[in-house]
Amino acid sequence: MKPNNRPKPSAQKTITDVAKRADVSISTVSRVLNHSAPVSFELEAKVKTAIAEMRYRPQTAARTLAGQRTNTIGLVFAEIGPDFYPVMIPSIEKEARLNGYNLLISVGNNPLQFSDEIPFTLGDHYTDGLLIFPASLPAEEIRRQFLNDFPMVLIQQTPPNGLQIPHLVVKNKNIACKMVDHLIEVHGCRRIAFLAGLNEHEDAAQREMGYRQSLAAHGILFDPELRTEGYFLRKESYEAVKLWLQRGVEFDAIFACDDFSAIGALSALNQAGIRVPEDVALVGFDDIEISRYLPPPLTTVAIPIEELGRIAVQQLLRLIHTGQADLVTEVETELVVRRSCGCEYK
Amino acid sequence: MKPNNRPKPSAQKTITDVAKRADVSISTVSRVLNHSAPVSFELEAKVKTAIAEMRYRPQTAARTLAGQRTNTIGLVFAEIGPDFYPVMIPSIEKEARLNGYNLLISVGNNPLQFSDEIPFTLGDHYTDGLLIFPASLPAEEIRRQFLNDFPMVLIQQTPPNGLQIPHLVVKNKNIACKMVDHLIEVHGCRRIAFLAGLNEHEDAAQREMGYRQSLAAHGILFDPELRTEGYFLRKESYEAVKLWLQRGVEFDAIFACDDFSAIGALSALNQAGIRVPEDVALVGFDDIEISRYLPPPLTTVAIPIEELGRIAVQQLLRLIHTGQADLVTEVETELVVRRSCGCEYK
DNA sequence: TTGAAAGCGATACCAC
DNA sequence: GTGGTATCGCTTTCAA
Repeated sequence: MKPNNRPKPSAQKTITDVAKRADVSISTVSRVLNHSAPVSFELEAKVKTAIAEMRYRPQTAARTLAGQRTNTIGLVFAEIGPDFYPVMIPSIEKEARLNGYNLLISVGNNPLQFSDEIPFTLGDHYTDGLLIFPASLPAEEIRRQFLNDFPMVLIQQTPPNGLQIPHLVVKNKNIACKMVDHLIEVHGCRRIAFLAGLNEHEDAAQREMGYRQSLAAHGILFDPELRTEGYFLRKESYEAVKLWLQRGVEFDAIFACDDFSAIGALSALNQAGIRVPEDVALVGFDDIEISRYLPPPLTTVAIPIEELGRIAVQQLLRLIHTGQADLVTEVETELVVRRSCGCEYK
Repeated sequence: MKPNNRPKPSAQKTITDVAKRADVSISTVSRVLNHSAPVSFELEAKVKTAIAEMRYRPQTAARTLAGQRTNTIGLVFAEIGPDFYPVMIPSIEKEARLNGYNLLISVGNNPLQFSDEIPFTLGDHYTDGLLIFPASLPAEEIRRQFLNDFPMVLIQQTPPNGLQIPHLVVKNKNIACKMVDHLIEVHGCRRIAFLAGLNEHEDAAQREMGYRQSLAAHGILFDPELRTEGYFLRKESYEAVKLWLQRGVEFDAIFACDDFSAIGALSALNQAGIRVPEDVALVGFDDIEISRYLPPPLTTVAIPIEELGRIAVQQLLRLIHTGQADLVTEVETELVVRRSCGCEYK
C-alpha cells in the first residue's frame, strides 16, 4: 500500500490566509503573533480564532529572512565523544526553550557538500548562534564562523589559534591528579595503567597530565608500556586491556579516560578472571548514569553535565543579544568514590 | 575578558555581493550554485573564485523560501528511549548526506510555545520531511502534520488513529517469545520476571506480548507479581529488582525490556550477591554496544540499527520526491545468545 | 490601533 | 548562455 503524501504547496496556510479569514491586514496578524505592537482586544481575538481554526503555523524560513533572527540556536557534536550527550542535550534544549529559543542539533564534521565544492555546514544562517562540541568542527570552519562574526560557544575545548571565542572547560587536570593520588595513597597502587582518550579531545590530554603529575609527585616513573589508547570506546579499551593481559603487562590499577572505556576494561578484566577491585582497581571519568549500576559501582569523576549545558546556553544567548560573553568558564568536577577503586560503597 | 562577537548583519555576504564581485548576474551565480543550468566555463570559474574569496555561503532561509525545498530532513526524538540513538543518528545522517540532504535533530515533545498559545514545533517548514521517533510527538501533532500533507516516516511505531503514514517497525513479538522459549526450554526457567518498558513505546508492549505468549505456550501461568515497570531506565529497573528481592519474590530469570534496564537489574542482583547466570538468568533487548562487554556478556536481541536508519531515510526521501512510500516496513531482529542466560559464550 | 508597502536573499521563469 | 524580474511568507517601518 502506498499512501500519497505528496505535499501540495498550495495546502500551506500563510499569514495572508489568516488575515483574510480574520478580515484584518497581515500586519495585524504579525503583531498578534509576535506581540510586537498593541492590538485591540477585538481584533486579537479574531486573529487567534482564525489561527486556531486554520491550524496555521508561521513559516520559519520567511520569519528568518524577514526578521534578523531565527530564534534558534544550533548544537554541533561529533559521532564519537563523551557519552553524556544524551543527558546534556535535553538540558541544553530546556534552557534554550526557557528563553524562547529552539534547538537545532547536527552531527558535525561531516559538512554536506553543497554544490560539489562549497561545504555547506549547518548552523550558518540556520541559527543565531552555535554551541560547538569537541572534535565536531574543523578549526578552519570555526575560524571562518568567527571571522564572520557568528556567535559561538565552544564546549570542553579551547579556541583554535587563540581566537577570542567564549568557551567552557571542565576542570580535568587537578581532579585526575587527585584520583590517582587516591589510588596511590589510599589503595597503595604503584603500577597504574592509563587508557588514554581520543587525541582530538583536550579533556583527554589534560586528564593524562593529571595522571602523570600524580605519578611524579609520588616518585613513580611513567611507564610507556602502561599507556595505551582507548579512544573513548568500549571495544578499543577492551582490546587494549586484553592485549596488556596477553603480554603479561603487570598493573594494579587502571585509570580509564572515560567511563565507557572503563566498562570495556572491566569486561576484559572479568573475562580473564581478574576481580575488580580485589585484584585490580579501576577508575573512570565522567560519571555517566550507568556507572553507579556497574558491578562494581565505578569510582569516577562527576561533571555537572546539566549545569554545563545550562551555562553554555546562557553564555551563547548573552553573546547573541549583547555581543558579550565570558571568554572562559571553568566548571567544577568532583571525585566520586565508589567501589571499583577498592573503597567501601553502600 | 569579554570579546565582542556581536554579529554585524551587514557582514553577511549575499548572492548579490558575489555577483558583483564576479561581474555577473545573480542568476548566473545561482546557476553555478545549483547546477540548475549550463554556465560557460569562464563565468563559472569567476563565480567560484568570488565565492571562495568571499567565503560566501548561501542563506538557507532564503533558499527555502524561494525554492520549495530545504534539502533538509528533520529527526524528532524523545529524551527517554532506546539508547541506540547515538548509533542510529549518525547512520541516518550519513544516508541523508549521501542523498544531498542535511539533517536537523530535535528533542520533541517539548513544543516551543510560540506566541503564548501557538505551539511551534520544529520540523514544520524547516525541513522537507520528518523522521519521528517513539514518544517524541503527541498524536495530535502528527495528525496535524499529516493533514498538512507534510511528509513523515514514523520509526518503531504505528500511526495514530490508523492514519496512512509510512512507518518502520521492528519485529518484537516473535523474537521476544523465542527468547523466553530459550529461557524455558534450554535453561529450565519457570519463574521469569518481566521488567516492562515505557508505556508509550509500542515495542515494549509487543515484547511483553511475546513474553506472555511463550509462557502460555509452555503452560506457565502469568504471575502479576513478576511483572513491573522498568521504563527503559537503569535506576527504575534497579529499584524494581531490589524491591522484588526485599519482598522475597522468587524468580529464576529476568527478561528486561531493553538492555539498559537489564544493566540496572544486573546491578541490583550483583549487590544482593546473586550471581548471573548461575543463580538467575538475565536477558535484555536491543543489543546496544555495551552489552557484549558487560560482566557477564548479555543475551539479548539485536536490532539492525543502522539499517533501520538507512531505510527510514530512504523511505522519507521517496515520500518527499514521489509522494509514495511503503506504508509499513518490518525490520528483522535476531536473538543474540551470550552468557547472561546461562549459555557458554566465547 | 491599523494598513500599505518596502524589503530580506535566493530561485526560476521569461526574454534576449 | 545570460541577465532581468516576479515571487516565496513574513517583519518592520511609515503614514494614516
